[in-house]
Amino acid sequence: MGFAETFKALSHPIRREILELLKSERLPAGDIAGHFDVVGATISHHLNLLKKAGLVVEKREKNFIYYELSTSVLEDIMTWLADLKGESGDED
Amino acid sequence: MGFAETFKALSHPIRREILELLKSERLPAGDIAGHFDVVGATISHHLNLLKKAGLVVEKREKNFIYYELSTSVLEDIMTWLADLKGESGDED
DNA sequence: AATCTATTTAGAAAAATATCTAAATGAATT
DNA sequence: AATTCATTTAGATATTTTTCTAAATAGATT
Repeated sequence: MGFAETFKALSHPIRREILELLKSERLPAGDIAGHFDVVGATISHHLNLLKKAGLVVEKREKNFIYYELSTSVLEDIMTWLADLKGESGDED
Repeated sequence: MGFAETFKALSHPIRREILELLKSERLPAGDIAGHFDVVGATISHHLNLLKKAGLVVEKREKNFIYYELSTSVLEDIMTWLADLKGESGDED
């Protein structure tokens, strides 16, 4: 995966909003799509990018594909960010 | 500025590397450019995006333009990320 | 004031991304 | 087994991004 993919995934407003939707509960693709004013195929594409970035995982159940937030990658980038911040300039 | 700009800025490897260079010390554009295998104008463009994202600030001194890391935006996105992570699923 | 040095700006070309419509997949139901 | 439902895949177009070369700016030095 790698940071480029992750940050790129996080750079799109729809994708960030998808992650926020998934913060409290997993949702099927259709429900996610329902929140946005773009066609389902577009959301599918965004979900795919989030999946490739490791930010969501999908679980197929009966006729639905549920998406849920995956937080391990978030921790990785938070570590990177903390390190960047931590060692800059003087500490107070 | 906004998260889209920030995450987009962080999504490019050269830009992340620039930030890492600036972690310990401010540097003039030329020094930064010297670290990469692309033409100076390209680095100038990357620096401009970092500046627009609020991730660096420039200080003009004599003939040089020094760039230095600016961490407040990093804190903003870390807060956003922590919130996303924090409220997902069950806590342990 | 002419030149040099550091850097940016402008403009162009190539590559990547976002979105759409239409068609395809695949599981569930009739 | 045909149909429906949820979703993805394919292909096309428009927009954005990355990079380059060449020219412009602006401060420092001669």
